[in-house]
Amino acid sequence: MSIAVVNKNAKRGSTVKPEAESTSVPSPSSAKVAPRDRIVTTACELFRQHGIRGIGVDAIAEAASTNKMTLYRHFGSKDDLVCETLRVTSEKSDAMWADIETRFPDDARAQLGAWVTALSDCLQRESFGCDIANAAVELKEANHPAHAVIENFKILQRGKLTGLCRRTGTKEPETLADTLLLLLEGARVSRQASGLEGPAQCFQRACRNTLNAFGIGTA
Amino acid sequence: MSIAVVNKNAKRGSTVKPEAESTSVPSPSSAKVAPRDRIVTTACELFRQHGIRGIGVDAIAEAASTNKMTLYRHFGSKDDLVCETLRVTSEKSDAMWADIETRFPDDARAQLGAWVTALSDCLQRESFGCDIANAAVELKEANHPAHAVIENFKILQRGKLTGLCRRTGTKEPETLADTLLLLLEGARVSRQASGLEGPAQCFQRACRNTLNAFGIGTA
DNA sequence: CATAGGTGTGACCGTTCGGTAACAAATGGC
DNA sequence: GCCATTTGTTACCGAACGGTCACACCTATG
Repeated sequence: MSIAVVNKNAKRGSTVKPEAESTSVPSPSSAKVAPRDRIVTTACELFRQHGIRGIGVDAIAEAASTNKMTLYRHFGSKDDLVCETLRVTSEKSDAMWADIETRFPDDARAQLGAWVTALSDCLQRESFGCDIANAAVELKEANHPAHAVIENFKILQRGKLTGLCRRTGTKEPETLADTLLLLLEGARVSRQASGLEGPAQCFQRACRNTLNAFGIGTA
Repeated sequence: MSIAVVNKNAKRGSTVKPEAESTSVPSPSSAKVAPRDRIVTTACELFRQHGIRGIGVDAIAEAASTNKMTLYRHFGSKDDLVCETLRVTSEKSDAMWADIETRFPDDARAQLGAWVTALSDCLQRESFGCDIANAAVELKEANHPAHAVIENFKILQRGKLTGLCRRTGTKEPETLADTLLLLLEGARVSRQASGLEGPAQCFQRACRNTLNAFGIGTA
């Protein structure tokens, strides 16, 4: 398939510098971070960049300045590692929710506005879509262990957003929440297929319009 | 990766029946369809079901009741075959546009309503998202030949929808078109991650609401 | 009937992949 | 210093993959 293969197996040139020779991805800054954490962080990054099927465990281990054996001692299989990265990603989403909550306590409208802003900013910065939705697209095998993680995250995300919409006092909070979710997922996948100049560029405006239509003027 | 491997190499039992032994996917009904067409049709189906990276050329050839050599005589590489399937898929989209045009000639509002209905129906039936957007998610390698096909399709689709919106006489037709595209892409990816009961279920309602907000009452 | 072009067959190549075995080196708590 | 746990290293396995070769077949056309 194509030329681009990321998995450079056995790059061990020379027996001199055993130092981790600056493997592109600088995620865990090689400081005193446990190998397990380095692996998870690096895997998150590489799965995003190359897709889950597009990167091998060898390459992940090497980029994490460790080796395959250590990886397999922490995660019984690549699938396990995939699940763990999805869990970590979903925890990051939890952190964003918590941050919004603390910034605008007891102000559902402001929180909803902040949610749109935060996701819009995220869309500008990162060229890759929702890792979890991407995983769902990529992993078609039914009974893949990741599906449980994906489903769980999506249900929680939907519940949180629906609750937030309900707290704004709008009628049909479920419809509002689902509409916003469709816009978000659409923007993320569209950004991958068409870039920032594509339909994704109107994500924020579309959200504001939707909020207005539901009687929620942005703060 | 997991257990599920679709590529059953060498299933050639016995030297008796050289007949095409009913290979699950019934796409090209084994009638007098040229091998090339059978391959494309089957590849479309299998890429959708298993993902582009999730199915091998061996399995495609076998499911198309032919063999790998014939496949490679028509398509120089798997990447070529991928591009061809994306082209065929985009032609199917063209056919839908033409159908809508003939059903509601010179009635942009009705055409837009029919577009929403058609895509909504499509969403109910097919459990897989937009093949082209899925390909964009799956094929991260820059300079993959499929990216040209994807980009071309997305630009054309956006142009057509924007034109249609403009013909309805609404103000900000670009924003309306992009919003609808985000809802569509979002619904398709959400359907894969969360099923029909997820946010995708409100796709049609969200589109109607959006059309109303832009002053386009549905016919 | 002969010939040519598309097709089928099966073996094969080189590579990558996920995963394991065996053993050496470091690390840290007692 | 001792010992147990954690890492690193290297080689290896079996399978699947994309892709090719040589050769037999079959069918339509002249």
